[in-house]
Amino acid sequence: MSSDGLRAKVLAAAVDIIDKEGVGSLSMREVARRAGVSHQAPYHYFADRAEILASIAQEGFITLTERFHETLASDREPVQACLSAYVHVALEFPGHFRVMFRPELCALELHPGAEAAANKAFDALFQLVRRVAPSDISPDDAMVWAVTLWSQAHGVATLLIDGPLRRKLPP
Amino acid sequence: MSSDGLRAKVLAAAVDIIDKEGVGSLSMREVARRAGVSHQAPYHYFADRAEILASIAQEGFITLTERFHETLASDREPVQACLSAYVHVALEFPGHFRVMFRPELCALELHPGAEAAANKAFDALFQLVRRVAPSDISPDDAMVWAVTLWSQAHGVATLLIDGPLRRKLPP
DNA sequence: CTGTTGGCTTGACAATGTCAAGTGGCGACG
DNA sequence: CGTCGCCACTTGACATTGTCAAGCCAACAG
Repeated sequence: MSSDGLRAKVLAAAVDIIDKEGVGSLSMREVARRAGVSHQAPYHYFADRAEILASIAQEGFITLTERFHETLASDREPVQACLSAYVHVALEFPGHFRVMFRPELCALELHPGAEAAANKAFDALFQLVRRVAPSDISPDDAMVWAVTLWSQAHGVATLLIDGPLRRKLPP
Repeated sequence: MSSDGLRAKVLAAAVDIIDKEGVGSLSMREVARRAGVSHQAPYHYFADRAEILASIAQEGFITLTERFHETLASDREPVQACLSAYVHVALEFPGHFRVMFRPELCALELHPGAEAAANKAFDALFQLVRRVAPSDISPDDAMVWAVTLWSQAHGVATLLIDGPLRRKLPP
């Protein structure tokens, strides 16, 4: 079982820790313990804690991008669908979500893969905005719309995960 | 000498470490070593690293507030004088300055003293703006001015401390 | 069969945070 | 005057963590 490589097991263990104990309790050794390997094994795939976190963030951004693209492909009202997609990702993968937007933890600019994934997610959202907006909108204005949309989604998602809305079902 | 309490000595040691080795090398034990006391002594004054950092930030905001008030009391052109005050504080106390605006390090909201000091600093700047602006300006607009001013000062100061302007004298 | 290489293990070490107990000076109080 | 308690600080021990160095072993090439 889990004939998958060790890399995936390490990532899964890390997400598990973040979910249950919080990101503060994430150490290389703990992650190795949960993955059932020696304390040095994770270093074959990740230089340090930050690289694990960056990879988790990258996974998260990739999923988010997929959901955005599904939204684009569907015939739902795009803005509503996008907000919903964002919130669903946050609720399904809280461990990922908590890491994705904390630069001090995963330093996106130092991990090109993660940064690229983040950019793709934003591109998808931008595309979505261009589709729903009047066709003569300027790129700058579209950007503003996209950022606004993202902020709204982020606010709701954050409140749902950690804030006082936790106890209610997603709308 | 330094008949001052241990608390001050610990803070001084911490600032020294931040100046010379960077904030990453700041540990309770190292700070104790430099202060010439046992490894547990600092815990009588600070619960942890974050509390030391918060106190340093607080000191920084207090000095900044003082400088703003001096500026208010002087007859220099207020905006220029304020920018200059900000930059001077950053250059005189880089160790403090590097900590003041990094919430992930000192978590202002968890340290009421530091947060209050930060608010006072902003109030001083706000007062200064109200004086220099047309007297019929709305509070909201004054706020925008103050934030803009702060941002400008911050940008310059940051570039001077860490960026490519380091090698030039303050104007 | 032999050599090498990659993926993982093992062992040791210094540093750190943390718990628990100890020390010594000093003012309050009988 | 004594002694009692408290405060600021020390001392010692321990588990954890990151890190360096070496070792193991299956797979594979020659």
